[in-house]
Amino acid sequence: MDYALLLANIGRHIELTKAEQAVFTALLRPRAVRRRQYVVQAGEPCQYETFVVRGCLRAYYVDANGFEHNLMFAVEDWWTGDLLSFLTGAPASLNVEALEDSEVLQLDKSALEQLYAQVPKFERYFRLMIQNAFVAQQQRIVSALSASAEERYHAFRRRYPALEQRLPQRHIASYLGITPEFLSKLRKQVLHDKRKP
Amino acid sequence: MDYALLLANIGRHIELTKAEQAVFTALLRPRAVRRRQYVVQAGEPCQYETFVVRGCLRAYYVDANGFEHNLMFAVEDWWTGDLLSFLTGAPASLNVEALEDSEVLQLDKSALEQLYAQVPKFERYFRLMIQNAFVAQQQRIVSALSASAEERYHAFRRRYPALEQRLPQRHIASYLGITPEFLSKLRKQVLHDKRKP
DNA sequence: ATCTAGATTAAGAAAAGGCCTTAATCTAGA
DNA sequence: TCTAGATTAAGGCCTTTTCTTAATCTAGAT
Repeated sequence: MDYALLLANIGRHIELTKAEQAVFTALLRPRAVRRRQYVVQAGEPCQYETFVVRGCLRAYYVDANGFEHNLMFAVEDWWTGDLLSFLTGAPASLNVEALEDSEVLQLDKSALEQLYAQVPKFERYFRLMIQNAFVAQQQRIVSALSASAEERYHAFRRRYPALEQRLPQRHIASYLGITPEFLSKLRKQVLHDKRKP
Repeated sequence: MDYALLLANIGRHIELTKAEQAVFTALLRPRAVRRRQYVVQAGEPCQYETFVVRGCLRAYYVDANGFEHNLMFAVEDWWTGDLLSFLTGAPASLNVEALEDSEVLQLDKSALEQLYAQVPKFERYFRLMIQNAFVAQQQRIVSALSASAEERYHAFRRRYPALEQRLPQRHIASYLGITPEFLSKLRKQVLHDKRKP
């Protein structure tokens, strides 16, 4: 399994010696996840934070009427999971499902505790992750309340470059909070606007 | 200043002795806030977590086009502030403004550190607060993306009972992500539906 | 008490977005 | 290879929401 991607990601936030890197990678659990397989299931505690080395997953919420709503995607170089459930041990409210055959690195809670004890610098790294998640949520609320579907569509393309080609568009529509049909219309009209501006 | 409301709130989550209550209340800073006054300003670090004893405040975000979007209200028995800025010291992205003359209790960061040192039980209390904020955000995303304006309006009334009478309706509309005019229509039609169901 | 600017209601036209259906492709499994 | 089930594109029609304008209605300032 290849740890380079994750180590590079971490290197953007904290500096690690070779020895510290070794401590960290020894605690990770590599795992191959097949398409349609779940790494988090609503109702069960989320035991791992999951880093995507290859592939793509989605985190979604099932509302009271049984409809699914994609909250976030995770492609290469992203973490995913149900953060709240992981931190508290409470049952997860999200499902996280692989959309493609994927390779991930998982870190469970006791491994994380050990990591904090041996390399306290990681406290900073994971604190930044949590804060980023919090801010991203706040921005998404504002966007959902105030931006049009077309604006949200462009924001999605900025946030997840190249993901549009990889996903069935119903998943994108679910993320945007619109119907697949309307997304199809949006795309056509965006293409049209670009041809004759 | 009356600490009973806050102590009762805390009592619902952790048990405190009289002595611990005294340590806590000694660290709080009572403050009278006039209508239109700000307790958090975007751009400045948020120095305090603010508990509302009497009155009402709103936390809002100003988008790139200069439009305001109310993210949450705080009435009696609620905490408010820009949590992320408070925790990190980064400039606040939210404004928190009093909508009525209010009485609040503020806790600054060094007071919170002292509190944790002297009464570690408070770690649990504030952790629960942060988790609740996180979950509330997640639910609000789903609601904003999938629920109709009328459903969001009913959710608002459940979340903030009696607040509807106290606020100018443009603030409620901003919270719901709709125009004041449309909120007016919604209200009329809800009344109508109740008369002849 | 009077003015005036902002806040609220109202009503109709316009736009955004949803829902349903059809048809053409595109999988994935038998 | 075949077939059933997904997926996408497209069009028409309907509901929801916004926009605009105008009429009332405050509440603070003079």
